[in-house]
Amino acid sequence: MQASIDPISQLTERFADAIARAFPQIQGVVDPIIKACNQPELGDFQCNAAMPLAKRVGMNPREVAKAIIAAVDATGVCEPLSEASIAGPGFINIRLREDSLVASLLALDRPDLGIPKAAPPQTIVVDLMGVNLAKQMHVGHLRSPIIGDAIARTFERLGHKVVRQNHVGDWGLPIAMVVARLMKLAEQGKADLNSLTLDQLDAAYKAAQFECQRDLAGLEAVNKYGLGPKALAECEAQVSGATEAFTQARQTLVKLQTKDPATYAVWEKIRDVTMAVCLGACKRLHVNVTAEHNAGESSYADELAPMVDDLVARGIAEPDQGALIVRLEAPEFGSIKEPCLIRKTDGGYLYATTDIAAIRRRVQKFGGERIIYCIDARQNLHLRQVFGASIKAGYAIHPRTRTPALMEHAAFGSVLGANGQPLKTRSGENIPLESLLEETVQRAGAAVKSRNPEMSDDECRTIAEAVGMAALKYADLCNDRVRDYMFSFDRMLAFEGNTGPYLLYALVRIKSIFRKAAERAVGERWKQTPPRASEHAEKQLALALLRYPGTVHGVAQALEPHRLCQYLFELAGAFSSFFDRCPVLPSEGEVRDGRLRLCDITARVLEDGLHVLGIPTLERM
RNA sequence: GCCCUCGUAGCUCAGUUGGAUAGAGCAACGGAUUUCUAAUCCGUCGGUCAGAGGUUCGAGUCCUCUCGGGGGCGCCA
Repeated sequence: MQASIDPISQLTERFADAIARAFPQIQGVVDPIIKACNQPELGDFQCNAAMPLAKRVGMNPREVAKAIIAAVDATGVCEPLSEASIAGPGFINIRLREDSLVASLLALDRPDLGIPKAAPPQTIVVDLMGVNLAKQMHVGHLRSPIIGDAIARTFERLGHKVVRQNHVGDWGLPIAMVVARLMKLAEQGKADLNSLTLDQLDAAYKAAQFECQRDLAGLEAVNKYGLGPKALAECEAQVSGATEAFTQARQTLVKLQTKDPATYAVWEKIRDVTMAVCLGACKRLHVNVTAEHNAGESSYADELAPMVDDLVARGIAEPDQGALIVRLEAPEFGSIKEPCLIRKTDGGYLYATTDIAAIRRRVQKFGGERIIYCIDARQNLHLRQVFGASIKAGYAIHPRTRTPALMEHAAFGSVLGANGQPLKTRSGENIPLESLLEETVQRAGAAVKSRNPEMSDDECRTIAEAVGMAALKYADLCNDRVRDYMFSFDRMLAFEGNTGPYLLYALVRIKSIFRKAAERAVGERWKQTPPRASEHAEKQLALALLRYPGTVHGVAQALEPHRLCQYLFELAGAFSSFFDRCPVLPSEGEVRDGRLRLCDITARVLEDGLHVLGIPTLERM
């Protein structure tokens, strides 16, 4: 029944049968290689199987194509094939029958839009955010949740069980340094722990980093080059001060680990302030990440020591120069030369240790069959090490399937400014997320207002918010995620072109048709009328609609949301051409109703697709 | 030094896993609106797919090398 929706699978079935009949000597099923025709004048689809087949059977490819055509049962699917259908070295051009196209559209026109629930559903864990406590959010935090949430939504749409994970950097010495500093400031009356803002925390974080930074290199230089007693004294004072702050931070870390009430309370405040900002940003971005997805490093802290003991006991980890490492040279662990370091000489654990514990939890406890890391491309080596170590440790072996979970790094590049350098303010600072979102919405508001001068401020604000977020997210999602992408307000909010607003606009125009239809009392007979696919623009729109299920599956397989963006842009383009060429409401009878039906399916696919991407939609703009 | 990644039109990017004459958007130019939102549509212009070999009926796509950009490489996270 699924085959009846998608012309490609329908044709694949018919042509595979034909090949089997025409060439019984060939073992197994031959893929007929059915593709959409890149030139609509030639046909709707093409079969490219004749060329590779010719080699296997030792025949001229055009003769092979002839034999396929003779054997294919085209009944009810495509127009009759003849020698004229064969082109070039052996391409077979296929033109769909109109009634078959309409039948496919009717099959697509269900609540699930041709995407039934996966059976059986998989459990898929998506790591889609990793903010750090006491650090202001900036542009660099944008891509992971936007892309990760789109991937997570894709799997949910396909009926899989998705577990989102926000791997918060909320533990370790850096955090202890902030806690120590804040406690000291509070003691001196220079900070009120009950009214902390993230800006204050960010400042404290930077100050603490600076304070604990021992200038040992400077001291060495002073001694080596004999720069004099004054320089020596300054350097020694700096180092001794830093050492004191450092020591204090270490003591604070110990207190944190033992959950000393006063220390832990300060840590909780820092966590609450940071998370409130983080989750607020997610909400505004229409990213489905809430407190329940929080899986901070602190939540693994107690698991690390026993886990490492286990690894040592089983010989997975081995000592090396005082530290503890896991070797990964074997092909089954990734053929990685650099070993994975899991315990420092001083006994401390590293982020790889926590990440291995995370995989163990995600596979063993959550039952994850597929673990997806939507993280910066720079973390590639680290993740490959962690994946390899988890496999070696057995932690990645799924308890039910007894095979390793599929662990993937959905890497993404940096956000660049117009100069091709990572996006920064003029003074070289990271751009705060808040101001980025504000400017986007403000610019969107100006665009909305200029088009609709009489619109109320209230409605304008609501629309600007949605248009802004759509523009921002679409701009990020529409490019191949692994590449760096160039950020530009002007381009993402452009009045024309491949943008979020363009897609929203296409949808709004369809909504408007139905509003007008209601005003003109058109009635609902169109719901029982088959969609039209006669005129060129109608047919192209119909063909575009039928590609939807395959596109969503492709996104899930490759973890590439930009395929859905590309598709939706083409769908919106097909609709815009249709809108231009085929008047809906001014038409009458079956034509009007068939076009209304086509509009309805288009609106639902557009809306569904945008929802899968996590982009908000509008009724008017 | 080793590893990862990218290189396609003036600019920003696609290219459905090897198929026909490589496509969009922007920019430039020319058209289209008494009709459902012109944030639109139609057309023109624009290419040594970084370069060189190789694999084969066929390469932007696969393999090798070179050049160039970005990133990473055990005691930070």
